[in-house]
Amino acid sequence: MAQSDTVDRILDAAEELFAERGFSETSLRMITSKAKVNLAAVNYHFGSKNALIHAVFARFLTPFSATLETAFDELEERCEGKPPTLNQTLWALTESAVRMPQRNEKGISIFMRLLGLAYTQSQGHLRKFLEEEYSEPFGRFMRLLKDATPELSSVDRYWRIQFMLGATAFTMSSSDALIDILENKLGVETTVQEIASRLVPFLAAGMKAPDKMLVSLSGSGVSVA
Amino acid sequence: MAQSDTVDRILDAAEELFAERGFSETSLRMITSKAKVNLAAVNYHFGSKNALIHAVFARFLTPFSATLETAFDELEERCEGKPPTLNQTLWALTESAVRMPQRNEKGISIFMRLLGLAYTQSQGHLRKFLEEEYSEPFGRFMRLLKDATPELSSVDRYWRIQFMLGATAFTMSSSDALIDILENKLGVETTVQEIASRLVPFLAAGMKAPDKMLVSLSGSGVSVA
DNA sequence: TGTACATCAGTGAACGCGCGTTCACTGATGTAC
DNA sequence: TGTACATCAGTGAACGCGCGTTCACTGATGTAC
Repeated sequence: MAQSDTVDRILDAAEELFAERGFSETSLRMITSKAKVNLAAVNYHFGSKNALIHAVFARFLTPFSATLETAFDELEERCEGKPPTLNQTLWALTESAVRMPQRNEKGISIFMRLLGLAYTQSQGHLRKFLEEEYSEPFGRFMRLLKDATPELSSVDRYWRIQFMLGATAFTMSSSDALIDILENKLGVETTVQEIASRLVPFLAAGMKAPDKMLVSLSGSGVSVA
Repeated sequence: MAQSDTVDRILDAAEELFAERGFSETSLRMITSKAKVNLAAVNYHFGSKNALIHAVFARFLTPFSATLETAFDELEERCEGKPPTLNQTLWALTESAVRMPQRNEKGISIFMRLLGLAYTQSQGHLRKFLEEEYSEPFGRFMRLLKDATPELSSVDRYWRIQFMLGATAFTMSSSDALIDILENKLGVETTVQEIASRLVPFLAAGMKAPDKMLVSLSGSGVSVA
């Protein structure tokens, strides 16, 4: 085999296994045997298991954040100074994700699963790594969201962004399973792109929802302000 | 110490540690040393670590599902044959959760964290256990949702329910961290009840959103049907 | 052109560690006769 | 009332296992003189 495809073989195997089983449930022995590579090769090339996790993320997040910056540039240019709408902003993100060049047909859903897991499994080191490396596109997305929802208070916006992240990360992190269930139950086939096209209007409607309710917990009734 | 508070001490310690760190990141040694109990006591009383996880969930889910059934009964009675609205259904669930008698002041957020983790960490055995034990209140909730959103197709409803679950489970599973961040960033204090009062309108608006978009991925523009 | 050395990818085997689980045992309490 | 036995909560120590990591080593390739 050529000079050093070992590194890529490790990354490919790790990516797939992490997406399938999560980080701490995937051992180096599983990865190296799937990659047909010596156990010690991971520590030789990456230094540690955590560094391998970072490398897996970097391999797709770095090109993705470049794509995203371009998409945001184009969007802002098209808007000629006016702030892009919420829908436009969410679509720019979604399209960038869906259009990323894929290594294989499973590419998108692996990508989504990993993003979901990054938020969903605690993994302090990973969260820190992602914040340090990719704070710029993330911050820009947040700024766009803010400009697109000037009617919201900071606190409302904060919580609603968390709700959006949650719906997205959770759905994407189990998209494969959810697609299978839907096919068994209703006999409907679905693509990740289609999930995205359903998710965006849901999120946009949630962000634009009327104010939080004043709720009385004292009676059994519900009072809405 | 009295006849057998060992069992409760183990459950208390396990509940708190699971909520803090997740299931596979919490070892029996952590649990038994926090509970000040012999290591072998867990296997003596519960049989295995997985059975302990089930017991932790059963201890709060069993009374919760009873509370929930009552809340749904009352709601349906109040509606006199008409199907309860989406808002009423979501509030019945939320109020039941928030009102559950708590062992201590951390009770609600531990409860929420655990519910979030149950959905969020794969843990096949746990999902199976929950489905077997609590399919009835869950199924009833799903039926109420269906009756409250007759305008949605089955497929739309399926996905939107997943989005709701995601937003809820994700937010609740890291509610403590999110509350801390908000306090540091904006100096605002928040309770779990308040998060719920913001979440419900977000979810309701998302469920009632206009149809999914027809999106063109071929151009850079976005077309809405 | 030939030799000595350095660099580097990769390897096989072992290391120490923490894990869930098991087992033989203790000591207190309850029960039968 | 006294004795023998059964039951049960709890214990201390060890078990085997899989984990991430380390280490001494090999063999191929590049570089200096």
